[in-house]
Amino acid sequence: MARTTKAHEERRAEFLEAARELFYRHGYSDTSVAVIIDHIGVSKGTFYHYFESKEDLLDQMVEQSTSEAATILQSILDETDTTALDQFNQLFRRATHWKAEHKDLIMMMLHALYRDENLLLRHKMFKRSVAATTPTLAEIIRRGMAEGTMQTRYPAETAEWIMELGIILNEKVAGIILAGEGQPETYQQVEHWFTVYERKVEKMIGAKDGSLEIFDRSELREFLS
Amino acid sequence: MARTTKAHEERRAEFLEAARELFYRHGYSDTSVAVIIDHIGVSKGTFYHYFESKEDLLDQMVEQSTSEAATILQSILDETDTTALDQFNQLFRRATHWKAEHKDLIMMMLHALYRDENLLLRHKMFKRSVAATTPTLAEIIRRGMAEGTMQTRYPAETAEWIMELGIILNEKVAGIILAGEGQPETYQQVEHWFTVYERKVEKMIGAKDGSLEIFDRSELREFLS
DNA sequence: TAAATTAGACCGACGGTCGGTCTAGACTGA
DNA sequence: TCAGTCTAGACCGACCGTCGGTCTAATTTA
Repeated sequence: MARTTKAHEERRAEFLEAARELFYRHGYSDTSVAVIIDHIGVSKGTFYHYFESKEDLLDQMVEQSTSEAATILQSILDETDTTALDQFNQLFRRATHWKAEHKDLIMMMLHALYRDENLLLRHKMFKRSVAATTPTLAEIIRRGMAEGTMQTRYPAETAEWIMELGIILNEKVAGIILAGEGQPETYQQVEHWFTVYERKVEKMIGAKDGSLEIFDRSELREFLS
Repeated sequence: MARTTKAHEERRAEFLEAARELFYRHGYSDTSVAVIIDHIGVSKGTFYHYFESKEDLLDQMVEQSTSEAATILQSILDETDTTALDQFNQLFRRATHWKAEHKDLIMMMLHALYRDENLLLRHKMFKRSVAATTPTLAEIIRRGMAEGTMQTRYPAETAEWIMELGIILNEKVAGIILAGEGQPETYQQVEHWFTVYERKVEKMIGAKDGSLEIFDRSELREFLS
């Protein structure tokens, strides 16, 4: 095999990119180390020179992905200067907006990730993103309390629960979409669960009924068409 | 190997029992098919005569375990004839009580299950037990609404989320216990999260503040000593 | 030339397959 | 009634391909 030598970081990035591509497309356990090294034309030895194990690669990939997302999220908050309630809405709407913009990627991930073989990948991604997002969300809730629009004794814990519930919502919605792809009633079901989530979150942060509108219905409808 | 033949159900039960024993003790992925068949003194061929795959065995074991638990839970409700609020409390307290009674088993499972290698086992158990418990819980909530002590627009969905949050609480608590085994502050942390859960659930089912007392503190304290 | 990097043969463990054996009990006919 | 026959299906274990991971030697770099 022709030898190509690259700077350490460059090669590492190559592995990370390949991992993202292949894990997202075919799943973690269905992507063997052999496939990964073939994909970038490199040997086993090289792989284990850069990573301790296959799971180590997964961990680093997850770390990269989530920290990128967290940075984007934070920057959204930095540039918007409104009420806490508004920021709360923004946070979720932007996430949905991003998903709508990357529909193809999202649909691909949906098919690949929501199978038992990819539990580990999903679990790691979700745990990391909850951990990355919670402090930001908690801060917003505290501001909301100061502004008098929110009310809870446990802002930090509430933030965490909200994110965890959001992940469960995601799994729920993924299940619905995968089960009845293209069917007309899919939108109704999805919208229903989103609504329930909205109302529950309101209760959890002690906000007024109807003060949250986390999801853009029209965007959702378009996504599911 | 000496050949011993048994009736189908008997042999199947043997496999299921071995699976429970070994999966709980050493975890799913750390228990090879070879270990299972050695444990009951039978050949590979026999295993695959009874089960399609290793995962099939897991599924059947989970099914058995959770359906047993669901039956017990239902019988608790049948024999108690009180208010919905009371039954709601009972449901959780009995579960905690059972855990306290089987402390050794629980601690063993805690160590074995709450590692990434056992995600699949945990995931399957939890999904099944949420599915099995949700209808019962939803019924209680509806009764509570009729009695005027609870208030929500989505009883079924609320029931489901309460269970899901309960599982997340479990994971949280498991993490705390495993991290600081025997340390004095462990109880404080655990009790804190239980309390937060209680208050959140109250909000979710629209019950009066303080009307729920899902966990027996003294039992909890004893468990953690 | 020492250190970093890479190639790829090699390893043991794993889940799973397959051709065939063995046995309990149902069925036969005298 | 009972020895002989037959059959379903319980059971065996050698074998297979794949996998994650290791190791040594070769090559490149500084």
